[in-house]
Amino acid sequence: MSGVRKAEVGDKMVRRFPLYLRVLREMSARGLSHASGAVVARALALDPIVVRKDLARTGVRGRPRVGFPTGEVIAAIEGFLGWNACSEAVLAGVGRLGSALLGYPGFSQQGFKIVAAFDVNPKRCGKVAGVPVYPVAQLAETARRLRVALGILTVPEEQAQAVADAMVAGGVRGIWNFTPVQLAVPPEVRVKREDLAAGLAVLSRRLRDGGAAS
Amino acid sequence: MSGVRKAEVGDKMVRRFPLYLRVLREMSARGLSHASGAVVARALALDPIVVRKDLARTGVRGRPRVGFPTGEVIAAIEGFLGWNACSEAVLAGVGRLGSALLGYPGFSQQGFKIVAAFDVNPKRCGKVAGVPVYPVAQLAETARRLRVALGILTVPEEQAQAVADAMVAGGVRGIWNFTPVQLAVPPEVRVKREDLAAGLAVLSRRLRDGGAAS
DNA sequence: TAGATTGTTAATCGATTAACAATC
DNA sequence: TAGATTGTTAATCGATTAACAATC
Repeated sequence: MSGVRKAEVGDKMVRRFPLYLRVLREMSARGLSHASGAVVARALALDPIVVRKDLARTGVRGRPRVGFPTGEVIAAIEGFLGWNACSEAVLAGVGRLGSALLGYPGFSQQGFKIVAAFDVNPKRCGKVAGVPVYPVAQLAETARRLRVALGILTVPEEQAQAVADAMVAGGVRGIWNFTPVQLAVPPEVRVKREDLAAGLAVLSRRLRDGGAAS
Repeated sequence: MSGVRKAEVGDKMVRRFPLYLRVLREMSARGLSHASGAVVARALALDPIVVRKDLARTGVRGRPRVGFPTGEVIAAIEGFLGWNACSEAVLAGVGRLGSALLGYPGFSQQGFKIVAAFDVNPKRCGKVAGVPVYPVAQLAETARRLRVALGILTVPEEQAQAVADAMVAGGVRGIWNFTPVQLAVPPEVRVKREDLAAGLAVLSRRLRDGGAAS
């Protein structure tokens, strides 16, 4: 429960946290109260030393021969990421990718609930995957009213900046950007670009000239 | 045209290549024959030093006061990634995410063409976004016949390993894995996991405790 | 020429890997 | 006890950042 010390944790490690969360939750559901770094590492095909260090950095104390208490580590990681309490999110752009994300049930395990979606096309308004879809013109006002923390941006790239502006006007504190556009936002708004082309590039290179799998 | 020297290029840099490609193609389309590192860096909100070094690592020679020849850098990066020649890909799992990827027009600029898709559900068979959809039982044979290089895995996690096995049996050399499952495949098959939870974790952390945007 | 930009070498930083004593 | 596993410190590695001469 101790809590992760902040400044010391790099993005690389943060990206591994959801992996640990997944494995530890599953082990916990199977009734295992403790997990050793080696076991978690094997489940994820990671280096055991990395896992042990990451789990230690969590602030939770492990016991030799026994491992780390699953429940405590889960709580520590969830607390660090803010995935223990649920925040509200909106999604803009109910195209194929947007619909896919709307239908993704995993967000609830990741601290977010999409409470409203928006689209320019009035034909798409109504409900998708149980989430109400409104005209994009109502985004800013609705986001503000619902005190939304996160905006998910899945619009075509031509609309990206304008819709991001609306999200900012709506008081959103972070934008998960699935477009390839470099958004201009005030410095206090966090933007994370999700770049599928980058992943494909890494795989393409490995297909071309060999190298280690992953 | 020289070509990127292989061993020296890390994944971090490879992930930036598609960004450069995007900007340089756009500049090239606007008729600009040369691009300086500084200009590219500004367009992508990257450090100019990083960009200059990356472009240099491309093997293409830049000229002071002028910059790098756009066409040559584009060709060098495309060649390095294998995005100059088009390879065939199959997709398995025509759910929301799978449909989204099927409808994504950008793959052609990234060296891949999805030639067939597969699903367990016969109701989904037919055509989606112009791509024929077959029963998943036909995956291995079809992939082999079409000499497919890449498999895109967007099935529910329970089916992930079985479908990956079919892809391997079909002679696929790489799998772009959108499930959270750690796949077991022969060592010569490359797997790249696309981990949306990781990106969300990074953003969540920044929402919680501030830090630099990105 | 003057000044912007590259190419290259060195310094810094952070993450990974290794080694080993401490401990249950 | 014996042996697996953690915690910690040091070594290695790679990427980023800085500095500056070379060049168009």
